[in-house]
Amino acid sequence: MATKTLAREAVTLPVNQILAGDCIEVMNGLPEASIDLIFADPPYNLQLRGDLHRPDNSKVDAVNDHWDQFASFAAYDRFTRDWLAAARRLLKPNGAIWVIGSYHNIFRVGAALQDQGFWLLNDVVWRKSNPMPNFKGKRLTNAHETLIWASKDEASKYTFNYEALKALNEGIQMRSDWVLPICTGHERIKDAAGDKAHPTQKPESLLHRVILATTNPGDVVLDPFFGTGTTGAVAKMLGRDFIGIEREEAYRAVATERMERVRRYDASALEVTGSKRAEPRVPFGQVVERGMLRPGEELFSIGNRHKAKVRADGTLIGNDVKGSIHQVGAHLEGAPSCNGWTYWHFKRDGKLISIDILRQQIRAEMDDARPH
Amino acid sequence: MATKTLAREAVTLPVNQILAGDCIEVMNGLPEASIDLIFADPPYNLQLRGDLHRPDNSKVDAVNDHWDQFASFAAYDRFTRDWLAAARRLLKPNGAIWVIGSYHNIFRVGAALQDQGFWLLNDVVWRKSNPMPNFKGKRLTNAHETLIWASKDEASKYTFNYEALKALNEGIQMRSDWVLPICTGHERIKDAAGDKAHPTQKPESLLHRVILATTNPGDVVLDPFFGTGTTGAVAKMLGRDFIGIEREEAYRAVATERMERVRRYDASALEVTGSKRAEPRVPFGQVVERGMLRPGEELFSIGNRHKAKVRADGTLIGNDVKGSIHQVGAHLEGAPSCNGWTYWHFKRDGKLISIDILRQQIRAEMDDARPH
DNA sequence: TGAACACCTGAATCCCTCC
DNA sequence: GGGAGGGATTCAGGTGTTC
Repeated sequence: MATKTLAREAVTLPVNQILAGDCIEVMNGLPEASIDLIFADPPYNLQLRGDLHRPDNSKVDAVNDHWDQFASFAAYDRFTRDWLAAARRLLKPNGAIWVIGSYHNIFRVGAALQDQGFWLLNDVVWRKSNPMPNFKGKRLTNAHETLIWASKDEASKYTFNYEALKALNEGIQMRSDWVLPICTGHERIKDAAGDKAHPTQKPESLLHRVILATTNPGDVVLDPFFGTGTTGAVAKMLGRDFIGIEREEAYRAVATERMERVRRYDASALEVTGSKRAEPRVPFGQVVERGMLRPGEELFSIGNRHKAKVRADGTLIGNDVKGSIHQVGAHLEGAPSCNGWTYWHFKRDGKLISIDILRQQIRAEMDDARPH
Repeated sequence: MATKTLAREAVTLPVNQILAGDCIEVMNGLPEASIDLIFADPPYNLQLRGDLHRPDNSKVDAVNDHWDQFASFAAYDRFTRDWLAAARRLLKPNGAIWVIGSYHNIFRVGAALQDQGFWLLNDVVWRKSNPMPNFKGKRLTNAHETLIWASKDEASKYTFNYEALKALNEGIQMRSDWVLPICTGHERIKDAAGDKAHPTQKPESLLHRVILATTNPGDVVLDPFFGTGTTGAVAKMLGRDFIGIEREEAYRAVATERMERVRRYDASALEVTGSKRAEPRVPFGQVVERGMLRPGEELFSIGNRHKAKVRADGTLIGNDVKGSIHQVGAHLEGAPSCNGWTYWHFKRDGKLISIDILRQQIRAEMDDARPH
């Protein structure tokens, strides 16, 4: 069986497997702080109290409907708290969780997440392009489901591939409402009798966006309510490791077969648009050190309304203000901050050229020097 | 002052007024089971930290008002439970409530609604066509807010004008996700200094849909967080009675002046389609909902030989014939069919302008709002 | 009189590394 | 852990001015 050895504790994590059993018990048996991302599609059928992990021990024949409701909500809340606590223990400090639900359960899940110290990052609306209509005409067509994205806590440096998602969306930053069709056709897994193998199979497109957005290749994605394994299938395609937990033998069988069928995409296909923040930092002083700009040379602001003089230590002096390219720019503009690299320009043959060109040259040389 | 005498108890309800004070205390002073619909836009408990600047260094005008500050989730939950209990007491047995919120608070509100015995009917997503972007590229654009629609209890025979909403949506069943622009431009009320009078004024189009869908003319609509009075303004336009409760003197002053300005629509415009309609394509109802054309406004045929009046649900009435823009046009022309979009014109500054212009505007917005 | 352009703003839990 | 500092980061739509 595949496993992953965790550095410090010399414990192993069973990856790319489907673990059998109750998700809370199984999660409690895994090493803490070992998971990068959890995707959870928990049950929300409040009527089936007995199916929940810890059924309410009070007798169900309550005085009236209200008490019955309270009892079932309380049981559902206990179940939610328990599996969320187990999930939170497994997350790395910078880990995150997604939970999907409908109005029947998502409000309770969201409140429980907040109560346990998770930090909500976004709620995302999956807008179904082909929902089931409301046949009786008594309500609005229930055309969406809600996903909550939360980091382990407020301080977590969660993963978000902003540029990749922006690229997915034709250059516009991705919004919190996602239009995706429900899972039908060939993607919908059927059992031997030709019936759908699982009542709520999620579309791969949804998991694709989730996993692409909030994990990196090689990360471990855990799904405690694995079902037919959409999370695992997409994780594998995208070069992530997965751990599935599923109680029902029938679903495990379907998922196991599905995992074997799935092919991982080419590594080159898994590369996504990166962020500039990840680029190596170049001190402006290097530009002077290398003689790309000389001490005493004048720089001009982006609108050519201000100028400053380069000093030997890589600082600027302009208008009696000394400091970094950023500080002097910010001061001259009266702005809280300024990116000096894009703000300042030098003159060559009468034309203004951004100093960022020089940074790019230095970065290119750094790349050449790095062993491949 | 306007009042409404309630049949059985011979108590009076102060309608079409803005009541001053804490909403819980004021609600507790009103007669129980007297309200048809409550629309509530409670504080969101945003928990904002430091300042936020746009990439152009301008500062975002944050919602940091004292009324949005709560010490903890527990404090917010207490507040929520208390105002919901007071609200529930006021509702008629078949009454209903709408609450709007964001991911900061809506999960707690939804859970509290369920805990108190309200019966959730739908969660509705207001997809903003022009949301504020995420400036730092750290999350998804927060492009929606969530509304919860709930009846007083499971047995309530709540009001839902299914056919009216379907007509508003040009023959297609209304879904749980609504694309509407945020409140800007002339609709956004400014104070004497030219600043926005309220940080979170809601668009009239949103209230138009809510009130049209879930009340009948003559119903009483209560808004316990009245603000600048969008709920009251739309209720009055649509021939409903309103009760506003607002603690802040400054907001009351703005709302009072606004209520006086608002005109009730023509009675004939308020009648709502009771019959099914043919299947058109683009919702003319949105033109009305967004205020591009007002209920009661007259449209003129292409040769200016016929005219018709716009109704609140996006249908027309002309020459005793009611129906879609296409149906009424066809009838007046004695033709088997008619493209209402090119047939009808509205008058601005004495000139006739095709309503197709308005459709083009909406299409552009919808295209832009659609994530890919 | 338009077209083009500049400017402003919206319920926002909005950076990250190094010292 | 707090503070300092480099430097990365935005979309739609309305209003008003210029050409």
